[in-house]
Amino acid sequence: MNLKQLSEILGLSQTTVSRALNGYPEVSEATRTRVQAAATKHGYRPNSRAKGLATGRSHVIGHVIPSSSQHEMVNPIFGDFVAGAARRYAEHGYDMMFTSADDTSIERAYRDLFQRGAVDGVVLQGPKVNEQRIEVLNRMGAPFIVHGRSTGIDAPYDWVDVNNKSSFMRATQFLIDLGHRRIALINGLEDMDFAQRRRAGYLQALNQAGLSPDPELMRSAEMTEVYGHHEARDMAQLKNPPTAILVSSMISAIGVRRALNEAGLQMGRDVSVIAHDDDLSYLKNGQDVPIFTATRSSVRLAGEIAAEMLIERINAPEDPAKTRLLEAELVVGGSTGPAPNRF
Amino acid sequence: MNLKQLSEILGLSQTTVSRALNGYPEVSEATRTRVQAAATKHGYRPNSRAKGLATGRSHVIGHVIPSSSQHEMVNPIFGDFVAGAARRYAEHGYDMMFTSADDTSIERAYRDLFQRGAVDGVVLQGPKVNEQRIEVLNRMGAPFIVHGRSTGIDAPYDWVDVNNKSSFMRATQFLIDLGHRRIALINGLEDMDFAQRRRAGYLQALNQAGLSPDPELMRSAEMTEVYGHHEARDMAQLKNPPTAILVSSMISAIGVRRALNEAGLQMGRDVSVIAHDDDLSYLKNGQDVPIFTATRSSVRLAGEIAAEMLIERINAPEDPAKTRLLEAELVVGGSTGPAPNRF
DNA sequence: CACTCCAGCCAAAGCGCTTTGGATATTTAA
DNA sequence: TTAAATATCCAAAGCGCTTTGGCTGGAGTG
Repeated sequence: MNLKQLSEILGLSQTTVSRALNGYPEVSEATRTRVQAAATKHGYRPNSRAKGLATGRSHVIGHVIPSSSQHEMVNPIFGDFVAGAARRYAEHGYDMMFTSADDTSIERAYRDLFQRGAVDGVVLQGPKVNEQRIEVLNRMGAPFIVHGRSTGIDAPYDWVDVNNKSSFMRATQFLIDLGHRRIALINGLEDMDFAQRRRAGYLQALNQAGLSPDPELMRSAEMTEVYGHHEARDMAQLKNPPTAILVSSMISAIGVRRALNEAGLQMGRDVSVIAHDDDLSYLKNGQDVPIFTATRSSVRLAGEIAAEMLIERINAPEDPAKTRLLEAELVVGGSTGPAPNRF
Repeated sequence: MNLKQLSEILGLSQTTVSRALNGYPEVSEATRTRVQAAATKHGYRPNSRAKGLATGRSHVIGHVIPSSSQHEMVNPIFGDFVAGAARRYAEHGYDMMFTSADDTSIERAYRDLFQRGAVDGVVLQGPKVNEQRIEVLNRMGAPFIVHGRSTGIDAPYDWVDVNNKSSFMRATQFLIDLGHRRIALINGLEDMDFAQRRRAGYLQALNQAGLSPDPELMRSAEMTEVYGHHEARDMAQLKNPPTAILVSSMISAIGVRRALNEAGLQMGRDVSVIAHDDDLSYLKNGQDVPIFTATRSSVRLAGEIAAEMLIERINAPEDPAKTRLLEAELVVGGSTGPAPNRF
């Protein structure tokens, strides 16, 4: 069923039917209701491609997922972020498109999406320090929003981010207040912007407390469970092991817990652990009592906010850049306690 | 840059340029290379909406993600499945579209996608027993593939699935061989087809060994970490607790492990655990030595296969239904051991 | 009563592509 | 040498929608 057929059934022109359906005023209420009734009766849905061609807008938002051929990891927050965003998109009548691109061709993938007219805007996830994709998109004048930020990019752009620095600073201070002096940081990949900021917060808190950072206590890699386990086990074997560990993800923190268990160490008593909790739906931080002391910030909410902001940007391309900084909540759970007395 | 502009630059008709670019024979090699050179030089990308309108195909595959308003859970396998699929889509020149729909309107969402001409095919994830969406899509004559199967739907349809029954039967037998008699099953939601099949395999193995199932040892719900923890803790407090537990997901198995640790029980010695491992990229089952004894099957691979099969279906709508049954591998790790001697 | 105005409708153009049905040289065949 | 076949290109139609620029008849105005 297309417009032409529907209009013939109704004995009206395509113009009138189109206008009736899209809420234009130059059509009488009587015919409007008649048209709407017929449309729902026959299950008429305007063809999105034709509509897009005519209006010049696709009503689609693009996401590019990187896929390096070798041992590519899918970010565990992906699902929840997307679920949050998708919901808002749906509310505003937008569809969501994914494109897979290997590391070397991500920029091209973004460019293609716009040049092909496939999307009205894109979401940029996982920004690195000095993220080139931001500059590419800025130069193209394409609407986009960054989930995160990028140190080193000065030009204005829209972003939503968690206050990584302050939350890790606060977490570190919390540990210092508990008497910890040897505090480790198991962080994400070094070139990721969020990892840099978390490290900065951590270092600043140490510094303010007059503690000097120990390179041996700072690790960084992709945040898998195995990684958390590996690093924690390694650090437990140091001659001067940490009494507290900050972990950049719940997944890795689970690996840390596993390593501590294996070493016969009790979390919260022998070693304190604070994790960053993205509040993933399948990985809630305990039921009533939080398992981990954590810096918590819902990534699903971030997805919702990103979607809203991007749609605003699409509707008002000339507005000044907007930013949104979410504060993570410090949730105190069972994984932290006073520093063990060594004497 | 559009076709018209490009053809004017080249001094050719749109027809010829289009044909040159799409590899039609009725154009000389000389002009073809000339056209291609100009196209890459000017970064020409055909507008996908216009192309879609003209050809009647969108070159887009749809996925619908359910989003109930209250405490919706995103399936943790989502990301890896999608990454696998996206890769194949990209290879074949397809884009991937997501639509969010709440539980009550999922059928309508699928119907809309096709009626709007937004997609050429869809992937149906997480089928339940007697899955109505399959019938809807079959009636529409729309190309689709199911990740999983649906007991109770007799009409033929394309699917890829893990052999859930045999893998859980085998895992149960493995535990029985180790001397376990009280074996629990912490399963997914009861109306999910995969959960039914796993239970069937489990029951059959018990039956063959002359063991009668204990309803108290069979649990089912959404497979979160907290759920695994809750059920394991609960069962550990039974007067006749299980000596082995089958868990339908690694995430929940992690919760089980946490509960056992809290109860002072050692996994693999006091209680054996076998988990189903989807081989998620951020949650590998250990580095060299598997942490859990597990039934393993890569969900990313399933995504790749699903994508291939769907594209085949789109290209050959009249072919008979194809199915693909993946066998899960039983990986023996440290979480299982002989049944503890109670005497 | 003549005139303007406006509500309500329509025909047709246009979005950017593919594809049909020629047209025109250039070869090939007879 | 001439007719037929072939290679190469083009104009124009069409995909399904929106939107511009009318047209028409009845209400409002003086």
